[in-house]
Amino acid sequence: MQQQTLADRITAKLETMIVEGVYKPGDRLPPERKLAEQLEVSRPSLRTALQTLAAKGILRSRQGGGHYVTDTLTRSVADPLVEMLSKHPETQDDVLEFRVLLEGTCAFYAAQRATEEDRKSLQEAFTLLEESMGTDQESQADLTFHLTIAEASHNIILLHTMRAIFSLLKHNIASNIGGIYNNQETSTQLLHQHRHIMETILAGQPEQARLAAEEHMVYVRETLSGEDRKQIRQLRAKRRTGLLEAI
Amino acid sequence: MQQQTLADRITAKLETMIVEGVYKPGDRLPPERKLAEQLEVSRPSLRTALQTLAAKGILRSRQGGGHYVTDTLTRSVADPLVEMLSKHPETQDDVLEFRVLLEGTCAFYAAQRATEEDRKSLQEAFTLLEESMGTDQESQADLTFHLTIAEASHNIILLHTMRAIFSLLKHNIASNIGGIYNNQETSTQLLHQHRHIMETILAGQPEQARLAAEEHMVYVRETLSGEDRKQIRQLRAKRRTGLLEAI
DNA sequence: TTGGTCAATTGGTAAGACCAATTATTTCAA
DNA sequence: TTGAAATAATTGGTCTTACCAATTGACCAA
Repeated sequence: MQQQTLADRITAKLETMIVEGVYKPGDRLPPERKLAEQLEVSRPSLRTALQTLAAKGILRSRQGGGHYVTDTLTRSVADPLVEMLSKHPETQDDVLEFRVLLEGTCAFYAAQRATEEDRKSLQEAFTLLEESMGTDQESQADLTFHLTIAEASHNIILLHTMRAIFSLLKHNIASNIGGIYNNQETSTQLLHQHRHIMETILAGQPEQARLAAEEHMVYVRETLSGEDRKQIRQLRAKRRTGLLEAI
Repeated sequence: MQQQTLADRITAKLETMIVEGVYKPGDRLPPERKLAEQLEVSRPSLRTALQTLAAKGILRSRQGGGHYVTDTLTRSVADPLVEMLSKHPETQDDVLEFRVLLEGTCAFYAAQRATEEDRKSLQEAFTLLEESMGTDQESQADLTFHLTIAEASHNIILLHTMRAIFSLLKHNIASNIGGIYNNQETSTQLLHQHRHIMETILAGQPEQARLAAEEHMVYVRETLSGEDRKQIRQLRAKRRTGLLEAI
């Protein structure tokens, strides 16, 4: 059995931090000299670990510019989904249905497990959401809010699945959430729902949080598909009138 | 366009030599000091290249023992998330926890939506499970049973996610399910639970099906692990605060 | 011939210095 | 006041030198 080197141990530690969401896709790692100091290792040993992660595509490194976490791990889950949804656009409602389940569970565990740090992050994310109302940042702030809840659930698989789903949304493969913010009444309603989810999580009420998140997602799902139903109804009414005239 | 570093160039050169057969699978590379001399580079720069190739699995390195060419070039590349998760066994409970959620929901929708064809497939899968008791096919029949339920849910995202989870299981991420079949009492209990899940689905009782599937997964989870999961979660929450521990 | 010990070899770690590229800050001109 | 250019600071990349840790090979005794 091969002995584990220091560099292997550093690599494992950095991987853990990335998998657990301490560093997210797009995040920049601390400078090498600082990180080596924090981990109490020499810079060359740290560099070995960083180079290993770069070779695997998990980090991207630029001379003088820093080391960045890539979205390689998220893509490994998301890419097959993207491909499948591209071929089968009729499954978009399956995504929303899945999200009802996923968001409810994230909120449940977040209410149980959120640390002080998580609660702070959640409040900040909500504040950002409030401040983004009416701007083109609103949908992004929405995603951030939901991802913050997933992080607070402290279940890695949930977190990565959520990231993969949001990757779909960013590709506009699944119904674009951004569209529903064009209506001010809807936007305000969504904000109330987000607040309610946050409050139930902060109050440590898992079942309430689950319910709040599920109701929110059901509302989103219905809002996104609601316009279609209206049109169909109007078409039907017109056809009925036409029949009466013919008689 | 990022400038190519010296280490990148050395990596490319070594890869070329391997691809062209200068060094074949099983061959040992010259010692680092000698190879650095031949390539007219410093040893640390060469080491960067060697570590990159080791990270890709093209080389295998042993302290004091040399660098050896593997036969990786002839193999397919593993999913990066699966590979990383398999190195971090502390994530296995997250997978099991996620499975409680997933299996419960699959069973719920299967009970609502199963076609005559689905019901037939489910019964066949259960029969196969019964017939596999005591054989080495038992765990495979278990997976097949659960995938059949996912198919009957008629949500393609759920199905795809279930397949991804079983891909993790195949890598022994979540403590090989096969292991729990070694105990006859457990095996019999699992069969009763599987039967109960099937019956609730066939009877079209979504909430009962959800409960049955969740209880089954909770049983599996508890059988596979003890009280370790509490500790691990607390450790993880601590890490999230950004505090870095020494390696 | 086999097993143990020691020396040599080779990969791993570290400190320190310097180079190359990027980022941030300051200065200057319009 | 604003924008562009120049300069300084920061940060990743390369190198030399030294030393540690693990493996391999040579040698000797039983």
